[in-house]
Amino acid sequence: MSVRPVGIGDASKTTGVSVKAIRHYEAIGLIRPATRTGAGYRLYAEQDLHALRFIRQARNLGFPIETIAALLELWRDRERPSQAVKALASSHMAELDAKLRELEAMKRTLAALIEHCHGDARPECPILENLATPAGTAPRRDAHRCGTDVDAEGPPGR
Amino acid sequence: MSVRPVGIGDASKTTGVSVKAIRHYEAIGLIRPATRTGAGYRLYAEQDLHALRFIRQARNLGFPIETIAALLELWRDRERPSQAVKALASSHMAELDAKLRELEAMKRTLAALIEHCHGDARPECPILENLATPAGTAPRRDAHRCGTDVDAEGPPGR
DNA sequence: GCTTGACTCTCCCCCGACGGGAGGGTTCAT
DNA sequence: ATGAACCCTCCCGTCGGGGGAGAGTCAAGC
Repeated sequence: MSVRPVGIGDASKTTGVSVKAIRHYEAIGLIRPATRTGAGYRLYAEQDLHALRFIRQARNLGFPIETIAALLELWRDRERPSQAVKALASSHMAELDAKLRELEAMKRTLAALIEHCHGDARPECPILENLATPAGTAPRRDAHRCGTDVDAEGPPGR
Repeated sequence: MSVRPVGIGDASKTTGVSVKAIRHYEAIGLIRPATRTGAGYRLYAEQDLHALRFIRQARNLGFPIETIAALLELWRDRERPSQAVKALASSHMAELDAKLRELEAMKRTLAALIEHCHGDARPECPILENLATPAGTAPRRDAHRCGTDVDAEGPPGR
C-alpha cells in the first residue's frame, strides 16, 4: 500500500489520467493545488488519487468538466441528496441521447448515399449529386427516393 | 433568379452558411477568395453559392473540413471515379460508427447507474459510488450494496 | 566530482470549426 | 446629414487537453 504521497508521474500511472491532464485539472481548479516538494514537484496523496480516478471515470462517461466539478462536490458532501446527482446524470444522458440521434441521422443518410454509389471508375455519383443538390432544390422526386434528405440543423461541433 | 453576384449577407441567407463561416472557409482556403467591390466587400456568384451549399450539406453529414475539400475537388472533376468519393464517404461512416458506439456504451453505463439511483433526499447514490470505485477496484463483497454500507468508500473530507 | 538519463517545472502554441465582439469603413434611405 | 444596416479586419474564447521548448532536479554510475 502506497501511503506516502507520490509524484505526478506515478499519480498518472495509477489513475490513468495523463500528466498533462492532471496539471490542467489543477490549473482550472477542478482539483485542489497539489502540495509541493522543496523543489516544486507536485505530490499526491491517496485522497488526490481517488479524486483523479473519480474524474477519469466521469470523463469516460462523457461528463463535461464543469459537471464533474459539481459531481465532485456532491461526492464530498455526505449529506447530498441523491436526486441532485441523478439530475446531473440524467441531464447528461439527455445530451448523450441528442448527440446519438444526430449521429444516427447522419449515418442513415450517409449509408443510403453510399449504398447507391457504384464505387467504380465511372464518374456518376449519387453522393456528390446529393451534396450538390440540397433538399428542396431541383425536386427530382422520381419513382424511388434514394434515401433521406440531409436534415437542417448543424454539425456536431458545438 | 439572382444572376448578379450578391454580398456575403445574402450569400449566407441563401446558402444557410453563416457569414462568419463563409469568411472562415475563405481564410482556410476551402473556397476560393471572393471577388471584391471597390470598397472591399465580398461578392458571390451562383457558382460560389453552389459550393457553399455543397459545403453545408457535407457539414450536415458531419464531414470534417479537410474531407470536404477533397469532396469539392472530386465534385469539380467531371472525370472522377465514383469509387474515390465512395471511399471518402465510407471512411467517414466508419468514424461516425465508432463515435456512435462510444456514445452508446456511455449511455448504457449511465442508464444503468441512473436506474439504480433512488433520486430522493437520501445521500446514498450508486452513481457516485461507481464513479468513485472504478471497475476492478475494491471487488464487491455482496449483491446489494446500494444504500447499505454507507461508510465503506469515503470521499476525502475537505 | 561529473555526467547521464529520467523526471519535473512553467510557458506558450496547436487542434476543429467557427462565434463574439471591438473598432472602424461603406451604402442607402430619409 | 444622419442613422441604420451592412461590411471589413483583427483578436480572443470555446473544450479538453497534446506537443514541445527551455530549464531545473534527482538518483545512480563511473
